[in-house]
Amino acid sequence: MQRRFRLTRSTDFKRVRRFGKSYAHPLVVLVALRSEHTGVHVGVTAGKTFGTAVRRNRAKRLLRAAIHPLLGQISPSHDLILIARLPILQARLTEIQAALTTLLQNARLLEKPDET
RNA sequence: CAGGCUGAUCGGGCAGUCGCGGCGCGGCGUUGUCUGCGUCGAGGAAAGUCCGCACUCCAUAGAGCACGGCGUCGGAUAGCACCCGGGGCGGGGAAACCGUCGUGAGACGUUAACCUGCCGGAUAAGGGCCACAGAAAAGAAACAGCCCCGUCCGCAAGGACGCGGGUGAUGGUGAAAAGGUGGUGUAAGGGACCACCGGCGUCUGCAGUAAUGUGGACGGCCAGGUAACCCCCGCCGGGAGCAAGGCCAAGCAGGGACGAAACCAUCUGUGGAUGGGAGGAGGCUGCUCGCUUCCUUAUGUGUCCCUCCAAUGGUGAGGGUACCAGUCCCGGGUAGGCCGCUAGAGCGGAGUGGUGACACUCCGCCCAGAGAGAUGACUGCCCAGGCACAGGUCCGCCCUGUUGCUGGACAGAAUGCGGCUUAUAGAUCAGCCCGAGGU
RNA sequence: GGGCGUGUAGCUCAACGGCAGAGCAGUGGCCUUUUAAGCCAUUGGUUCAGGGUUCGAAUCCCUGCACGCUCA
Repeated sequence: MQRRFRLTRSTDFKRVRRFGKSYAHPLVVLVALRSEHTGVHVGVTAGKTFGTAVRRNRAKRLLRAAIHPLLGQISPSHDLILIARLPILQARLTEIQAALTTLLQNARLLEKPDET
C-alpha cells in the first residue's frame, strides 16, 4: 500500500476514531468515516497488547498486505482505520482478507469489482 | 573415547509472483501524494539506557564552596567505572583422581582448567553505630569460679560470713571478649618472663616498570569490626539534551516595564557614532565571588486631571503619570514543512609490532535514513537439526541411509560512535584441563 | 527518541541497619428475631527478582523486571 493511500496525520486518526462507525471481527476491527477528499485513506494500528515492536509491526504489515488488493473496490471519499487484534498473528492471509471483505460489506463500502 | 570449560565466527539458502521506502537518470498537451528503468534497504544484540564521548544550545565554559562519581598496579584509548595484562584477599568449580568413613548404595574433604565478588585511609585526623544475649561491646569489666586474708563454728577434713584484697587462667553469652601453643614462675594467675608461630612498625637484600612476592636484622609484646555510615586523602565532573538546536509558514487570550533620575570626553557630513559614567534587566540551570551580554541615557505639538501668571495665550509655563499610541520583555496556543540527518574515532582484506586491549602501513569499498514510522506476503525446491523406521556394529549416550514425519531462536534502526548488561533455537572452527581404555 | 519516579498482607499505606506493623477487607464468636452497625478474638508476607557489603538488609550498593509520569 503506497503512502498516498494511507492515513498519516495524528489529527485524522483522532477524528476517525471519534466520529467514525466501527465494525468488529475477531481478527480485526474496522472504523470508517466519510471524508471531504476524493480518495480512500487507510490507517493501520496495533495496540500495546501485542507486546514487542516486532509483533506490532508484523500485525500491521499483514493488514496492509491484506487490504492492498481490495483498495480498488472500496467506494471513494472514505477514511478507514484497521485495528489489529491479537489472533491475527496466527491467521493466514486468506483468512484476513475474508474477514476484511465481510467487514467492508457490513459497512456497505464495497463496490462491485470491475468486470474488465 | 568420555567429561568439564574458554574464545571466535555464523545465526537459514535459492527461484518465482505481488508489494513498500530512499537515492539517481529519464518520461509528460496532465509537473504530480504521477510514472518507467536502475540501484540500495535492520542487528548481534538494532533492546535496556547502566557508563563514556562526539555534536548542539545555554557566554568563549572562569575560581571557590556545595553536590556527585571514581579509588590495587601497569597499559590501551578521542574518552570511559565495566576494556587488556598482572597482584592481593575471598567464594564457587568432577560423574574423574586422591584421602577418610561406610558391608554397600554413597557421604564428607581436598582439587584442575576455568568462572566469579571485592580492592585508598579504622594506632600514627575526628565523630557515630555494634540490637538480643552477656558481668563486660572499646582504652574495658568481677556473674559464677579460683586464690589469699580476717572473724566465727568444728578435734580435724572442712563450712559460713565480710562495703577486705588479688586474678583475667576456667565456665557460660555472643558475629566479635583485647594474640595462639608449650613452658618458667606464682597463693592463684597474667607477655610478668622464655621458646616457637601469627601479626604490627622501622631499616634492608634479591626478583619485578610497579602493585607485590620472597628473605634478613632490630623493636615494642599486640593495635576489635564497620568508610556499599558520616568523614579524611587523591583524582575527575559547568548544565541540559537531536523532542538538542536553526530556518520558514500559519496564528491567538493575557501580563509587565519605560515617560522620575546625569551627564562627560573624542570624532563629525550636525543625522549621529565611539568610549567612559549612571540606571535597569538578565546569564554562567545550587550559593558566593568574579566575569559577561543586552537595553536605556530620557518616546509623542496625543487624551484627561492639577497648579501658576503686572493675567487667559491662533493652542502659555510647570507638574501628575490615570488612559491611548509606540518600543522592549515575559507569557499563552497550534503540532504543519525544511534543515540538523548520516563519509564515519567507517567497513572489508593483507602485512608489521605487541602476551593482549590496541596501534601503524598498504590496497579496495560507499554501506538504511523512515516520520501512524519502509525492508513484507504467498508459492515451490533445498540445507543444518530433531523424532521414528531399517541396516551395520568394536555394542556405547556409536555409525550409515535415493525412507517417512517434523523443522530455524531472541528480536526491528530513529543523531552517530565505544564499552557494559539483558534475551537468544541451534551450527561450525580453534584452544585449555582432568581422567579412562586400546595399541 | 530522551529524562524522571515507584514497587511491602486482597486494597491503601507505615517501619533510626536489629522480632515486618496500622486501617479497611476476610474468618470465628458476642449482641440482635435476622441483617447492618458495634465489641472481642484471629488468619494472612519469597518486603518485585537475582547478586553483593555487613554478625545481621524491606532499609545500603549493583544488575534485571514490571508499572507510572513527563518533555516539541
